[in-house]
Amino acid sequence: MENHKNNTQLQGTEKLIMEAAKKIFGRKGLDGARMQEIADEAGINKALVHYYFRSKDKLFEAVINETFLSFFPMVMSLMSNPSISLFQKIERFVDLYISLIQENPHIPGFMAQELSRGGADRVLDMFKDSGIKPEVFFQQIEQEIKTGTIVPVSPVHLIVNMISMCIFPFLARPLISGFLIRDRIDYDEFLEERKKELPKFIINSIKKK
Amino acid sequence: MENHKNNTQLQGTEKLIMEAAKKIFGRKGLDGARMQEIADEAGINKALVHYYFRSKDKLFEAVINETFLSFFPMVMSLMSNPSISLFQKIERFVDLYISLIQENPHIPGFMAQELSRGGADRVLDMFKDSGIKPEVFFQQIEQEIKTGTIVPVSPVHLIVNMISMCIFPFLARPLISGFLIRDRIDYDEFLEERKKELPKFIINSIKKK
DNA sequence: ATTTGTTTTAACCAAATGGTCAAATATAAA
DNA sequence: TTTATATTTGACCATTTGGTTAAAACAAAT
Repeated sequence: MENHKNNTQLQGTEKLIMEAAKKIFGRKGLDGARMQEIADEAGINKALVHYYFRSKDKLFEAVINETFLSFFPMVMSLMSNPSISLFQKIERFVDLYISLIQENPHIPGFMAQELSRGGADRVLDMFKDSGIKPEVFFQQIEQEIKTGTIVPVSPVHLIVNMISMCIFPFLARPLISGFLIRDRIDYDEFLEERKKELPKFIINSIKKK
Repeated sequence: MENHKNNTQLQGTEKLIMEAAKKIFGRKGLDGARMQEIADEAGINKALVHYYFRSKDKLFEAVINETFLSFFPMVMSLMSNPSISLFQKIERFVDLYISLIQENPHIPGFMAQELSRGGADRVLDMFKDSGIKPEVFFQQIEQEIKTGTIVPVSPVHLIVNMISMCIFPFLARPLISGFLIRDRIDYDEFLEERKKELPKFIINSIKKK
């Protein structure tokens, strides 16, 4: 029997299954995905998937854990680091977020599937367990407002704005591509542009001049 | 036999099925939804669903059509109306978008499900068929940049930003609620706040001072 | 080489599910 | 009241699918 608790360093067959599952679940969701399809993608027998992960639900849960654990810690440790200035934080946040998703293309689809079901409780739990405190970021904003560096903004709306503008373009990728044809630029180019445009857009909005 | 092409004014049983389907599909997606569940939600026999809509896929497609047809025309006729000023347009866009989704809560989940599959082609087709031209909005932006009213911004990024910040909060609703607890405000309050905050945030960012 | 335990596979199963159909019921026309 | 037509239903079917299992293949230790 293997150690099924150590999700961070999977090897061999187990790793194959995880990667295949990320791809298929991200593309088709929990219900749309077929165990057979995941097995095929991993190049192994279907029974092996059950051998390692017991059930479809367990596998899905494992994928959720790996996905969000590869995600939140980095982003959130940045946000709750009090020694980084607000503007720097915004710049790094956008870059980190977009880069992270570029490297893990399954995340947006996966996130959407997971959120549009009831599954956000699980994500919220992971938040709490991670010991991360968005308060640091919120307080930093309130501080800058008092100092007069930025105009008054609701911290919650600001963070929601930032996350929205980072994630949603990945979800709406095919739609946006339709728009982009006009400008004859491809999607990756669009994302690189975005890494520069977005921080400017955000900072421009809150910076007092 | 009824007229199955007139999707805009359904009545009786057919309407019941449509409303039930919107709810269930929006909540669980095409694959997650069960025909039986839709029938139950509508309070009718399962065979009736097939009687009116033939197959699950056809029903899903019908829901897509109704959903997006209730959506794009209004938003897009606003955006491509050249007699409304850019700033007014932004204000009305945000208000219209959020209100529309508030009244049709199934839209975000439904949209996410549809986008995270391949189904964006269909949406793009509806775009083209609707005879709507986002060019008007784009040109308006470029015009205001020349005039010097706003700072130089990429029109595509701007519209993507606007749509992102309107839609994503609905998708991430359960997550955001987690944040909001801190401020002791509920979600509807948050949305009303947002209708005021968002236009300010956007205009603030592009307005030249 | 034999034993012991682990990994992998093919064949199989029970349950769920989309879809069909013939019969029943309501509706309207003659 | 008939007759014809549209609507609704319960029973049924074929297929798909998650999951099981017994046996084969493999690896490691004695």
